[in-house]
Amino acid sequence: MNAQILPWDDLRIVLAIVRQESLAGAGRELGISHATVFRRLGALEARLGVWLFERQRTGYVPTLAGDDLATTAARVATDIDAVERRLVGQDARLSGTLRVTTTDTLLMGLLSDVFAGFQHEYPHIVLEVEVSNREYNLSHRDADIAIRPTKLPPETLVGRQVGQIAQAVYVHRHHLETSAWVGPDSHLGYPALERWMAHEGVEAKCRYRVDSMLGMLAGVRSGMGRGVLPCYLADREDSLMKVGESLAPLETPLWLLTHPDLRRTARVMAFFSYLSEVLSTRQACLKGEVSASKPTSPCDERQSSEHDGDGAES
Amino acid sequence: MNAQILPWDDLRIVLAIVRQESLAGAGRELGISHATVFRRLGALEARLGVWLFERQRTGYVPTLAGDDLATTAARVATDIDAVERRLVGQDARLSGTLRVTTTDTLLMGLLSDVFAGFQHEYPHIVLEVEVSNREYNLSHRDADIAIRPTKLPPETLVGRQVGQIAQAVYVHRHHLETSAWVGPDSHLGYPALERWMAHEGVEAKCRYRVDSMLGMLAGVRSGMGRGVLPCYLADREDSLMKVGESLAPLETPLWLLTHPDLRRTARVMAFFSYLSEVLSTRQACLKGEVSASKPTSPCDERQSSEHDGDGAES
DNA sequence: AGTGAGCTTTGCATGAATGCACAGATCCTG
DNA sequence: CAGGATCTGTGCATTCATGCAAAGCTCACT
Repeated sequence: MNAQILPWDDLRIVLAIVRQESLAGAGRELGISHATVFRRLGALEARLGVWLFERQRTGYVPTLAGDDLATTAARVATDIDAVERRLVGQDARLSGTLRVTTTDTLLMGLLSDVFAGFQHEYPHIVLEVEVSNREYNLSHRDADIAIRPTKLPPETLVGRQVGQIAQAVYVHRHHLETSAWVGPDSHLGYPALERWMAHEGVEAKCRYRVDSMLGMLAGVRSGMGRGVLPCYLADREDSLMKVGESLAPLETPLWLLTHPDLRRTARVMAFFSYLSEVLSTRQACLKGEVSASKPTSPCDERQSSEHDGDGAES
Repeated sequence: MNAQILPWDDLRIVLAIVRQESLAGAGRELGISHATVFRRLGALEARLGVWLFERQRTGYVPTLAGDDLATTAARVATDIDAVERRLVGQDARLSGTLRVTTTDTLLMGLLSDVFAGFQHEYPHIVLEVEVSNREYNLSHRDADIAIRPTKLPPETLVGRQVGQIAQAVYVHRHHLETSAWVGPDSHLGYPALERWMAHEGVEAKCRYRVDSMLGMLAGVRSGMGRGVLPCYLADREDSLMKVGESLAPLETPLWLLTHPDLRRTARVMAFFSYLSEVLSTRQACLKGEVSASKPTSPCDERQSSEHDGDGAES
């Protein structure tokens, strides 16, 4: 283009460096080589004749000029993310990329074959699955759809509840008598489980702490003690036995969520329909009412409710 | 970058097509090949799965989606132009590009050798001169500095008055008796001259009309009649003779103007200083008080005044 | 009706941008 | 103190975006 001093894409480079505080981190965020970030920043600073970052031992620290540029870039990013969502929301094709975020346990215990089925049904849609337990608002289109257990879906998102996740205490079949427990560490970030274990008075018997639910499964499978696990995950394991009934206090709704601007995107709608249909046949599995290895009984009446972000049915 | 659906630079492409209504026009505005514009738009529409333009015989017409995107792009352009100006305003180097806009007559009759002198003084600064009589606000950095005759500099710009441009009636030496006139046509857009000619009662004697002041000069030089010309332009022509004194009603201040964000840019400051100094030695030339071919007398006391956009001396 | 100007679209060659691999430096952990 | 992880910076090969040139179409003017 015109001997352009400030290519608009360079603003994304600067913003990413400010956010990540390093060239390497910015490269990861943008999906480009850190070498490219290095060169693009250097070329930009040369054209502007202004330093945007101080190079310190601890990383790249923005100057006042760098902050000024990053502030504009952040505002621009918000505007462009919004128009991109509106445009993608008009995409009527059943092709292209669909980014889905979910938890590691849901993926391993429930969704992997559902996704495979979706892929088979819609071969021209590319599913990109990001396993993450991080906060999500879907505004930056880092994901298009979130599948999450939550009692309070974010007000900014819309979607459907597609089931209730039951949890129960499980123990290894060869260690039925153990009184030891596997529990969550502080990193897991599961206050409801912590409260339940305190209420049951089993905190003191906790001999093994983990920072993920997959770690919890692995611990119980290894006979390290008994532990609370989602039924859809644990019932698949022949080596584990459920102790007692599902724990009502820990039952959590499972939500399928997207950004309001994307709800009319053809591939988002297709995904929602497919997942709702398939998951309606998995209600027993989610509720822990039947072994996952056994054929599921016919599904109940429609189970899902919808969430419009404002509480009103749409 | 990340398999990016909407590269930020693509917004500039879309905005330019909306503004110019053609790929060729957009390419010219952006300084890139129309083929590139064609490919970039096509690739963007393919990624979005949405038509941004209808291809009509009369050109590219934006769809609602295209308008939506262009609206965001215009807002983004405003933000990025502003931050670019602030950053360029901090550039302390006496190098890089400096874009200057001025009129054809000023360039031909006064400024060409002044610019050459500046270039010699500051060899690392690249002057890009755009000859234009168009409206200018310098917000988009299509020019950094404007040199213009005007009684009312735009409120949004800052600068200095560097002289008074005198105008007078000139006639070819071999046609001193002619009563015919060369005058402005409606395209020239010079209402003050039209009013003056009407007031003098010479409209009816107008036998040749032109749409530029260079055309006016050419006409008088060809003996087509007498005409009003800037003294700095006409006094250089040995073949022309001034008839009477300068015309006070048509005297116009000459301004050197820039955008407030750029006033501290080193090369802008250098340009202002250089031009002010050189033009102060050309006051007689501007006022039509001495032949341009004769050595100029020592300049008067400081003549220029400054304009801060808000009327206050800074 | 013919011609010229301007626009859109496409194939091919070129050069610039990018990624890869590597070297060197720094910091943190065992 | 040593080793591993991470980051910055650079040289080289590769990839891809771009410009150029050309073909074809449309419109306006003579």
